Amino acid sequence: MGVASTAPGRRIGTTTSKTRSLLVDAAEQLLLDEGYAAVTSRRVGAKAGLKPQLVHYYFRSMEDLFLEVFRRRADENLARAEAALATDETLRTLWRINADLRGAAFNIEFVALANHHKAIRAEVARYAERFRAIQLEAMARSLAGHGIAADRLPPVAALLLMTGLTQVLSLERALGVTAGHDEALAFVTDLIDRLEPPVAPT
Amino acid sequence: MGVASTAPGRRIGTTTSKTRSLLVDAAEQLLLDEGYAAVTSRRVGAKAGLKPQLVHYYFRSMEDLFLEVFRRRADENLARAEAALATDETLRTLWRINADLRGAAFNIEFVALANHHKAIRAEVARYAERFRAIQLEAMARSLAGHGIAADRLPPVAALLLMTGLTQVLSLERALGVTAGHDEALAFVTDLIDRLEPPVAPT
DNA sequence: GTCTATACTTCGATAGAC
DNA sequence: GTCTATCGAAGTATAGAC
Repeated sequence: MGVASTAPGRRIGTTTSKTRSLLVDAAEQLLLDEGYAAVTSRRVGAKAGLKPQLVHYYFRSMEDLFLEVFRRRADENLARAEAALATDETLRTLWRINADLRGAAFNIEFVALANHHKAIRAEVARYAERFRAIQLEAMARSLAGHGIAADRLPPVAALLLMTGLTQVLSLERALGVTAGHDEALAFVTDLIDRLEPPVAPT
Repeated sequence: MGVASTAPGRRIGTTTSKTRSLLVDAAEQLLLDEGYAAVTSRRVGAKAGLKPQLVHYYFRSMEDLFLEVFRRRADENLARAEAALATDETLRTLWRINADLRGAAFNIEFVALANHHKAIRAEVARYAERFRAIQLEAMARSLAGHGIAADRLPPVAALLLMTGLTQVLSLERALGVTAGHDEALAFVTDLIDRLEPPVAPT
């Protein structure tokens, strides 16, 4: 899509450049360590060991850089989820996908960013929808397989509960608040173990 | 940043000043409308119709301003939750407290901020713990009243599921993603209606 | 007690040098 | 195709005028 740039006067570096990747790496690192406000052209340049102006050579704007950082990670997450569910479409796998979700902090930053930037909001929304769709199919089939009718527990409700729980847990963990987490985790894993008995008994 | 400094040489305005409240109002508005990055002394001053330097007269740092904005809203939320549960300690009230939670966007911003600022993280954590504690007691009593044993559904697990769900829903709503929301909401309200039949039948 | 004039830093972005 | 010199705007914060 579109680097097409109906755009006017400025020259932009190739997307295959090694330097460009370094900048995206540095931006991602900064975002995770210090939040999106720390992702400035100067600091990204410094972290990458490069001149800050290079950020503006490879990206038309800071927003473009954010989008690149987001897409890279998002594509990774989607691919990982798809791969996991392709071989094993179970509740346990779904739970693992949600619980292991790398960088919940990452998501928080982008949701916060999405409030401000229209283009980022659109991208995050698109990702959220795709991620949901991938999981929803698996959830529906899993529940049906366990004889749980959709009118008793709608698959999308189960999925939203699962997603919500894992997000709250990781969000609180980042704050240093973990009271009750073990109990909540045990509740879910017990539930899954009952529906899908583990192969190796403890 | 870390201007820690129990500080020396600068004069700070009184906390009862009308001007001060105007600045906090403006900051809160900006935070909700455009995200925390938009909360700068210049923009806060402009929104309040005042000189930007006044922000630094009434607050030792921008972090102090953020803390003030957060506390004001947090205290309001805690008081509202306490009041609601004092008169009516039911699942339905708990659900309402979570679902109605004003400004989920607000929470997002502060959680994102908490990643960066230690003082803010501490304050947000303290708030999260108090909010949880207030609800947990009510949840435990409600479940017990409905004959649901704590070893079958630990109250804290129920609460985390509830909180997680409402947070994910409002977060997604902010993104413009609402697929499945109605089903999830219906699932929970039906569940509550079954345990606590509504007084006025539809 | 309240506010302003001012200092200095860092920001995103571009035009032009290699 | 790649990078740098440089600009004007915006950031936080302080010292000092009312």
